[in-house]
Amino acid sequence: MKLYNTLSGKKEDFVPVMPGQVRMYVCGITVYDHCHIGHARSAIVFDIMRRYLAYRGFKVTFVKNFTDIDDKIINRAKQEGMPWDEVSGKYILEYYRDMEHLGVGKADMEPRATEHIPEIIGITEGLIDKGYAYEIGGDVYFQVEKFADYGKLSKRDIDDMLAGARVEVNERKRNPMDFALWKASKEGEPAWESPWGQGRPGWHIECSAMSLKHLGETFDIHGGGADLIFPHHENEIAQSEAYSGKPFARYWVHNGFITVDKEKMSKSLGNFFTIKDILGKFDAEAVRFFLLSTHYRSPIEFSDEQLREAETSIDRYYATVLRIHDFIAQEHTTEKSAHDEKVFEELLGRFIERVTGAMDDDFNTALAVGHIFELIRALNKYLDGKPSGAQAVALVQKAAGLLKEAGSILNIFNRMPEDWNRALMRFKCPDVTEEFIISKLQERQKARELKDWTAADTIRKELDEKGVVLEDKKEGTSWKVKIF
RNA sequence: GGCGGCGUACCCAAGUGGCUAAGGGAGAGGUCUGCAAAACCUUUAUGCAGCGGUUCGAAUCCGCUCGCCGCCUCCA
Repeated sequence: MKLYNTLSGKKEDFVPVMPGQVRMYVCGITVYDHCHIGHARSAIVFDIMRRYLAYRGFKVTFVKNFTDIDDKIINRAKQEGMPWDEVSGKYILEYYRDMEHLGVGKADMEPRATEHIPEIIGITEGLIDKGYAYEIGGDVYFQVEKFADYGKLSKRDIDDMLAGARVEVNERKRNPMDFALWKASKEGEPAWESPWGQGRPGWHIECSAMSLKHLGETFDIHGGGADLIFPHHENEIAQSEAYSGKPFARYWVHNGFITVDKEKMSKSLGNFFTIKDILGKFDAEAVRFFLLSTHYRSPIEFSDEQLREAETSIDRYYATVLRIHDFIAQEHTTEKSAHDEKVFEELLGRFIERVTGAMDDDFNTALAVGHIFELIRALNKYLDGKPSGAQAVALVQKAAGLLKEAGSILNIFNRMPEDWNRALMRFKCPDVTEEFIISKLQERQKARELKDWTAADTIRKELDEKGVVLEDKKEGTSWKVKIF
């Protein structure tokens, strides 16, 4: 497997520290507000990586944290007039709800910063002892100049950053780039007892403490959004490696941003869409498909139109699955092979290899999706050739199995076509009931038997206007939700 | 200003040295159909922002130019 490593700036062969085992840590969210689609991308991308590594036979230990104490949470608590831990608790619950709706699995461990205060204090003390950190007036800062490799992840050096001069002014720091490991708390703020008085952890130290505790000094993959590269992950490396004297994470993996009108989606620009809002308009599978149809490191432009295209693609997939079911259910009295059977069979033989090949190459989900649709077309073409008999059924069943396997890797295409159709109904034609459609269908069937085409077409048109499309086949008329 | 990335058809998007540049959407034409829909076929990039260079050979490597974006402050 190849994996792009931000640290080296290259795709590298993936070799875990312990053969057959992968330990990965992904920075989760700070729980002070609703999650937007950008958070969903990160969650979905790393969920897929984790699933795929497991599919590849690795024993995966996946840790994703919650930052449940920080300035933003404290500010939000003040604004809303509620205790800080009620804020964090509320948004943790909301996060779980969003992830469940999105179809993102839970991590093996989901630790919280406030559950690791003793570990955080321990590391901070260790860093002071080793001369990497200093205490001033109840604050403890990491001294960036003491760590020779500082900047190795984000590819910048301390002097350049100082020239940029957008760092906060803080008289107490020896160097403006120094960052807080521990912050003295003000009156009324959440606080824990420490050797430096009442205080709370800085932002970066929690991830060092939690990854060290749950995964050890050196582990395999550390992930998060690209905006965490600096300063968060840079600082994590500095404090972790200074503390343990060992390499921290081996592969640094970062997902790209979601943009709106070419601009990064962010809270400050106000151009964000919450997961909840989007799931009120689109099915979670469409959201997942949309996000996986672009490589995880590329920026991806968000729009309703893109989601609609995702729906159309998914619909094409399920329409083919339905066709498979119909074909298998048919009576196969004669043996007849379609003329392009060989080509089809050959494609089936290479299919999983091609999908895993794409995923092995830095999780190229977009290419894997492309392979799936190649198979879809080949399958439709094969069925157009009107094959029949046990051998044809076996071949189609094989194709169905392969599609299912590929879908399970990507965590898409994993339900029944009827369920997909029903899900679409909720969004596209919520006022139409299945009973209504079926009664209209029966009415139309009578008209068709009488060859009253005008009446039949009127009913078709009526249903079409309500968002339902009819398909007349030999076995009868079926219907599906129109995507618009 | 420093660092990094991107620019592939009408739109989205894969492809990072070598068969006819995946796949999806949209458009046009066709097969099928009572008519449709779905499906399939044909069609839309002799060219991958532009200009040079390296190479037997480049969308892919190097240089320059233009355009867009990100990070350098909290941010998935």
